[in-house]
Amino acid sequence: MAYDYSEMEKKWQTKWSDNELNIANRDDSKPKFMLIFAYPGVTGYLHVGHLRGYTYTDAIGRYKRMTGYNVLFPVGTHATGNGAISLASRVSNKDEDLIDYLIRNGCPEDKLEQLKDPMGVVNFFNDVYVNDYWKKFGFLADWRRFTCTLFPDYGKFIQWQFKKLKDANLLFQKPYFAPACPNCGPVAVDASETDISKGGNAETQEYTLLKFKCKDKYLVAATLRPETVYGQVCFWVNPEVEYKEIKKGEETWIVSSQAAEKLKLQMNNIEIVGTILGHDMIGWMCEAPMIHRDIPVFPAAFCNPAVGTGLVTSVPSDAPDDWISLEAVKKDPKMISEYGLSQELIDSVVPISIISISGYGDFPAKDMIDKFSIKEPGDPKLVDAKKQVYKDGYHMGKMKDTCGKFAGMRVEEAKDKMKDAMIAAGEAEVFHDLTEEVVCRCGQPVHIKKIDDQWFINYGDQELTDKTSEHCKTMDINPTEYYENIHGVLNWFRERACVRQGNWLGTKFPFDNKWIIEAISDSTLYPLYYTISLYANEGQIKPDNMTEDFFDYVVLEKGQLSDISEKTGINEELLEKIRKDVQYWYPLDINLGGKEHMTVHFPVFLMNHQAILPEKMQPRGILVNWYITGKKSKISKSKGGAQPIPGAAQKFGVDAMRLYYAHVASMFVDVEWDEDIVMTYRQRLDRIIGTVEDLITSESDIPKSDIDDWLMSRFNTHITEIRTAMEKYDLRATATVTYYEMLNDIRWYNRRGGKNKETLNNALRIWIQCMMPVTPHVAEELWNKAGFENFVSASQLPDADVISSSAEYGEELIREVMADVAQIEKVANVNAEKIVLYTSAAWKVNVMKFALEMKEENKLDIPSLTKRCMSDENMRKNGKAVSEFAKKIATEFSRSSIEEKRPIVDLDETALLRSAEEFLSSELGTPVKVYSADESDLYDPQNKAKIAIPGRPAILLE
RNA sequence: GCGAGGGUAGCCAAGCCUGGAAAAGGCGCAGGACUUAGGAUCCUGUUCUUAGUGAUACAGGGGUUCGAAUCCCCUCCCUCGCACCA
Repeated sequence: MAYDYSEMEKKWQTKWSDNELNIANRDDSKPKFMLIFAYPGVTGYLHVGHLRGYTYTDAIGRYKRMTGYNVLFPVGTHATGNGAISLASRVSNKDEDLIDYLIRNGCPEDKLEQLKDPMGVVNFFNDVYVNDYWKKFGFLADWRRFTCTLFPDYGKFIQWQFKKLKDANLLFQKPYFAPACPNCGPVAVDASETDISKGGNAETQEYTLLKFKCKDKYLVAATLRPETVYGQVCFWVNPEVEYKEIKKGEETWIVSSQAAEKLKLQMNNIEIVGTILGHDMIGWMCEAPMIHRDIPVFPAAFCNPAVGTGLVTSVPSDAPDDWISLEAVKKDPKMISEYGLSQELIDSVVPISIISISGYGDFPAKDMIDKFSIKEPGDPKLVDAKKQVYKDGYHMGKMKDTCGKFAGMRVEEAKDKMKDAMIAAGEAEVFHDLTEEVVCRCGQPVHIKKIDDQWFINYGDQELTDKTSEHCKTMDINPTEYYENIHGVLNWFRERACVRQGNWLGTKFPFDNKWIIEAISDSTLYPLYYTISLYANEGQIKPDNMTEDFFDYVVLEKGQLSDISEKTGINEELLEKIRKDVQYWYPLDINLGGKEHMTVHFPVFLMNHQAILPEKMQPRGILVNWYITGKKSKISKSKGGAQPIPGAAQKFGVDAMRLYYAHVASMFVDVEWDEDIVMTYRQRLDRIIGTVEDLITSESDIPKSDIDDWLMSRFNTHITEIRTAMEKYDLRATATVTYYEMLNDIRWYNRRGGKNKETLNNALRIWIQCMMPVTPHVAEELWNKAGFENFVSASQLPDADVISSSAEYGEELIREVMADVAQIEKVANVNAEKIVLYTSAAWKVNVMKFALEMKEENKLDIPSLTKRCMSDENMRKNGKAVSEFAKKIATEFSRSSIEEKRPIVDLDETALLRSAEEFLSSELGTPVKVYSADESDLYDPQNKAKIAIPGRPAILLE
């Protein structure tokens, strides 16, 4: 049967909302539970993968409601940055790809006009996220509290946060190197090319400037690999290029003219004083830094004056360009004829092996030249060859014995050490450059400019790190691997630039308006703001009211009420209300986020809380969820590889998707998105709905019997299982119990002829409640159909009632008997016309009883049990059989728990199986007769009765 | 390389922290039932062997233990992160 899920969803979402189930208000009579998912960046349409974590959050929130908590689940969005600006500008420019993407995801054409404005973009997607995703997925979030990082009131909160950071001495300034246009100032270099017209993929690289003394001047080379200086054998100059001589303090440097311009931006007192042709420098000898050897200057055409300084030190062992150029130079007759160099000098230049990399020989550069079959300088394949050698060298390389005191170090470590050593010795300086040409929108070239007064947050602060680390030990952080690992992450975290300039949306830095707080720094303390945003959204407080005093009072409880009221213009009553709200809801119980947050968001979230808020407001839990990945890793939001979320919801039904997320795998593994799998969850829901509907409409009602006890016991066991699983937020285990085990139990109950109205009603009630967190719409629909009161979403899950292990065990036994019969029929290939079951002789039960008693006293072993049995006169008659059996039981019982074995002993197997004779006969399609082995006149032609043991009736097929 | 996670049946995936029964559940596959307005449903089976038994598995190797998928060591393979990007 096909159900109209989307109608069901709409119906209940409306009713929940009409009845304000999602609203969370302070209620001092109830314990609170506050949870969020890390809000998403407003960067376009989301995909089905994102809903995984969001769904967990809602499901956990719903479970918490059902177990007595007053739950606050607020949502918001993060729009700081230039994403919206860029999207708007692309819409304005009628970027076809983008417009196509928008339309395909359901953007109405008449909205495109709105999207030409950045804030229009933000508002548009805020609306999409809330209304098309979260509400449609049935989330019970308190929408009144929705906030976005670009809302003015949010900005006031962030400014307050930064004031507190400053008070805590965690803000400081130091120089920083940023891309800038000479006309427009700092610009954002990113792939969307918002500020720039060319070079969006450029990255900032740190070069080390190496100074080669040459009489009274310095040749200055820029290198990315200062660790290779021990391999320097010559120096490259492009003979065709005209270089500049610049005055840098007392020194005279030679660099390309482009480099001279860039250096002016990054260093003080740079002045161009002259020019010199590359050709004229060939044959010079210069002193290489660190190794202090004189090396010759050779010509090389690959020296690009636009890259670095246009001068290059040559390390042929590890630089493919150098290797191939050196080979070329050695064969070039012009070296002697034109430059007048001696053959001896040329021959003396040989590569020095300096770095060992596993998988490479002495000269990694040579290996790559061969691998890429590069024959001459200028081969375009050199770019890749270089990349490969650099990467492998950096990550896997070790310095060889030729590298002086750096021998044996990993390259990663040696790199900084050697750079620092040369800087300290005055032989090197740092220089920043972009990896490719970047041009500003205004047409000017963009270069790296030194910013002297960049602000940082000092996450490296040891005291803060230690405090945070210590607090983490008390937190509920899942998975446990992350709980253990977070200390390392916190330690690794250093200072971080927290403001930027240029074309960015965000909150102004409170201490200097020219700065805008950057995107990570303004989203660390924000969960706290959800306790306040309500009042701003409702207009009860205005951004102007939200001063430092205001937040100090409501959050930190600083100041006198009357005084603060006067200063902020907020009446005392409201101030108190807000303060109490904040104190009631905070701390945050769960912050749930994708695994990408483990190294950035979560640490700063924790550290900001620690830096600003008192101990009682520190977060209590972090939950990390892994991803839904694309089949060929292509469900990224920008590529449009995935189906839009509303389409998927329509196709599968929201609850089927929620169940899929909850059950397909643990939270802590990546899952490949597979529509067929989602469909199987839809079918499972169909089946459950069908089953429940049948039960509801069924007219029959027969008196209770053992099977009713069994069903109630099972369901109470399941309640316990679910409560235990949810302690760890294990939705998967919860879903297995609810959607598989409980359904199976209902089926078995039916099969066993159970039809008692009251039992079924009780069971249904529990079952539907268990469904509520994961599949709320279906649960609500069934709850309603079953005639239960109010909403299941507002109901309370009962505590587990009576659990009868003997009732549960009895049914297990019946199932085992059926399985055994089937097994024998199959193996023996017989079609029985008559089945006889023999239950164990009573003395065997007694042996087990003894064993159990002895186990309880912790005295169980083979000799004692045997002795104990032999002290019983009746048993002694059976001497040999008893001792053998006792031996077996002693071993078996010592390996299992008392709880496991007790039902075997307690159960009256004969009575149970007799009562099931009719059932077994009909199920097996063969008449079944039950005897006890102790009966005197039993039918036992094959002498089977004696092999029966408790828990394992003997079986005869005829 | 450093850091983290992982390698369980045809596939996905529990179990591993807290060692104690071929190993949940799902998918797929096979047989049967019921039906063919369905991406159906129900039952049974799905390592080998076998009157319900027994044997053997948890990347590979070694160790601890009465007993290991689970704890320890080594090796191989896979995935992710390595920063200013949210």
